[in-house]
Amino acid sequence: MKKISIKKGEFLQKSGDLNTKVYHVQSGLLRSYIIDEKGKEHIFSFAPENWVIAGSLPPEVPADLYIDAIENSVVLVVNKDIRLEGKNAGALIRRIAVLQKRVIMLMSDSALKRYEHFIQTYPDIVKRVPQKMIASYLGITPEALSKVKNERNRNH
Amino acid sequence: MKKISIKKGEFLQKSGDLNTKVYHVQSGLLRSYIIDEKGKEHIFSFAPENWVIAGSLPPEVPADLYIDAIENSVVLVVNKDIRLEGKNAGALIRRIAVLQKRVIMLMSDSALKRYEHFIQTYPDIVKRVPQKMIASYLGITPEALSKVKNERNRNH
DNA sequence: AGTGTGCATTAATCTAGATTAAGAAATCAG
DNA sequence: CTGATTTCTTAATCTAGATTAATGCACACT
Repeated sequence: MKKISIKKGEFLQKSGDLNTKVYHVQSGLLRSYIIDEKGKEHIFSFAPENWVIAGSLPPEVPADLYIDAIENSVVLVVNKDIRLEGKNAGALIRRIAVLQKRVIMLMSDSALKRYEHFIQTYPDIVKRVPQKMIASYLGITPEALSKVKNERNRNH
Repeated sequence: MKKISIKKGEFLQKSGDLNTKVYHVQSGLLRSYIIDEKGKEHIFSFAPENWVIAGSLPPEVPADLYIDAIENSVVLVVNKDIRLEGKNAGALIRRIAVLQKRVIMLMSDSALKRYEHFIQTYPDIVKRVPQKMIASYLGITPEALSKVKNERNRNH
């Protein structure tokens, strides 16, 4: 398994790439995101230490995500087939649970509730990432996030 | 593996249930959904023939979804652990891909685009399900869906 | 046949969050 | 250290979609 060092701002994968890999983050912080037709970024996931981040599973399909480094990072390139084995299936199921909750939140919760959920689920990421990326992950603009935070402080 | 017949409107599972199962639909049509604190339904997934539908994976966690029948249906109760084996891992990965696309669509696409995507991805479901359920799946109100369809017809 | 009850549509109004713009604060490059 | 480029915030305006409400339909039922 190859170990890769990647500097802040560098890409691990771009949308359209074939033969994508799965990466296990050893240190640092990565993100995956799409760029829509208006050129706007939408962050799909953050991956700090000990998380896994992947382009498109299955790997024979072109990636629809960009992956780049928010901090200087070291990642392990995981052999793709490991995903399918024993304890890794557990990780897949956890991933599905997280995605399911995210879909439900996007359908039914306000920006404020999504933000509350985010900061209490990923408190460390909140501190390490610029606001505009949090907004992007929540599916709102940075301006809207500013408003939300204000409102939140008012009702301390 | 038990086979169960379930009539239109009956429940297979309710939010809060423990020890949830995975169901393989043999005939008919099911849906899974949440009810938010305002009492509003949000459909998480439809499951026609040959699809699988599940409450919370993992099964030891209380279900957060309701599952009921939109048509009279017959389902197979799947032994939970089958999920983790061989070819079923492929199904998990496909499920993740679908969820990923859904998250991205909810974050970046308009109601119109989500509707277009839905009717061309699930053309048979469109015909079998009331409009309000399609709206609920798309994350909009039935009124908004009516508008969208109108607009769509105008630009035939 | 009549009479509910739920579904779909239209229209009027309202609102969360988008967009645009501009200034202040932070970060970066040389 | 310093100017330049990003980031964050505030404020004004705009808009997609929510809410509310009314109407017409298609069914079930007794």
